[in-house]
Amino acid sequence: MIERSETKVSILNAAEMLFGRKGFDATSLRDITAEAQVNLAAVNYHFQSKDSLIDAVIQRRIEPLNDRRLAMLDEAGAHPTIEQIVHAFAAPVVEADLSPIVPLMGRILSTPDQFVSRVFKKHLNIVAQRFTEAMAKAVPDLSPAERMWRFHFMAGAMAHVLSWSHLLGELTGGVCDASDRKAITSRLVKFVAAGFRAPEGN
Amino acid sequence: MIERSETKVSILNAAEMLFGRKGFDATSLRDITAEAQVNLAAVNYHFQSKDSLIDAVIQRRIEPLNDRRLAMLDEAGAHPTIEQIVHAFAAPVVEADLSPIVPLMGRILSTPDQFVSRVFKKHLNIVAQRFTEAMAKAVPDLSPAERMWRFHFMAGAMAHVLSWSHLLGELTGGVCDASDRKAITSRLVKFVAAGFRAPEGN
DNA sequence: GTCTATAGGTTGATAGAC
DNA sequence: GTCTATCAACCTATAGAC
Repeated sequence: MIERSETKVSILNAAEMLFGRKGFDATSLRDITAEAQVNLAAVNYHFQSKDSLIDAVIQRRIEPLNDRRLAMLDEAGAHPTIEQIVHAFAAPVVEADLSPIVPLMGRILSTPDQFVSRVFKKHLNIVAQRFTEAMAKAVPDLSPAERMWRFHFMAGAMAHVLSWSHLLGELTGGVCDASDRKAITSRLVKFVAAGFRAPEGN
Repeated sequence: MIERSETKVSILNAAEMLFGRKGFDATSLRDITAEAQVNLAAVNYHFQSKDSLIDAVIQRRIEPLNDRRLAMLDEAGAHPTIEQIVHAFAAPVVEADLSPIVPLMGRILSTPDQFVSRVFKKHLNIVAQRFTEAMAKAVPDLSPAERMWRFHFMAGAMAHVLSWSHLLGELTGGVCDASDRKAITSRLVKFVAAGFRAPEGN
């Protein structure tokens, strides 16, 4: 059933780390096999191609992640506040136990072109729909278009701190401490929720 | 026969378009010379390397952009509101006349690792400092760390809509119209300003 | 399943004719 | 300044020995 070889997992681990750190295009299969300490041909044996490997790397993480998001949204009840909604969306990523997935997810969110078809339409449609519905109840005064835009503002703010998390400390002279994940979620939730509560105006 | 600057400008134009659309790693010099309808060797003649070309592409756009940002910040007076500050930061990019720079800037902001040294420390330090100072006056109740985090939330929200602008229409079934740039700025400013005004709390 | 070896293609960069 | 031709290095992917 779940017969996963040691080699296969090593490749996935090395790949997600390097993809997150250097990007998908800039990471070669040789980089991955060197990091994983396996043979080059093992990649094409276990996965068929680099493209399929990318899919496998993403899929391994994004499914439990989205399950967790939906579970947290359910736990918030039938009428969650906007704070609870944003928290359910962000916390599973920002506070993820497995640190390599943080830069990986930031990378995916930041380079939509290659992944919008293979990732978003496949794994994120249900999530987006459920969260959009919840937001429609939590901030009913906003027009659907405005809610959609703000949803993307939220996703962007989150993606940015994911992508930059390992640089923010150095870049801000130690002012931003990216190690306390729960604190980041808390700051993000406050900021985004206030943004969602802003009157739409014209 | 053609003036000697025409080739160079053609290369820069083609490069910024392709870099923005496909990313820096995924764009080859052959892609660029084909698009610019110039010879392959012209790239290495006018610019020394692909790396230097990337620098030139970025530098050509980022300097007038940052000048415009600082000018708008000055125009807002000695004590600008947070709305004015956010507008001065975002409008010059989001409403840029030259459309190729929109995805280009989104790409730069989304892939910090390769550019944090060559771009941010070189061109963005002064901008970040001036805007941080203005924010300290506009929202003085926030701790410096909180202001810094919210600055990055703002940058992320902006970068995201820049990167996704050409996809948002299709992805949202036409709900999000990315063609009206001023409307995007307006939405972004309202959202971010409300986020900045949120009490810090603990 | 794991390896070596290599095919077959693309890349960035250069040399040298004109 | 512009071109053709080419290099060495790298890439993904595969074939075949063990």
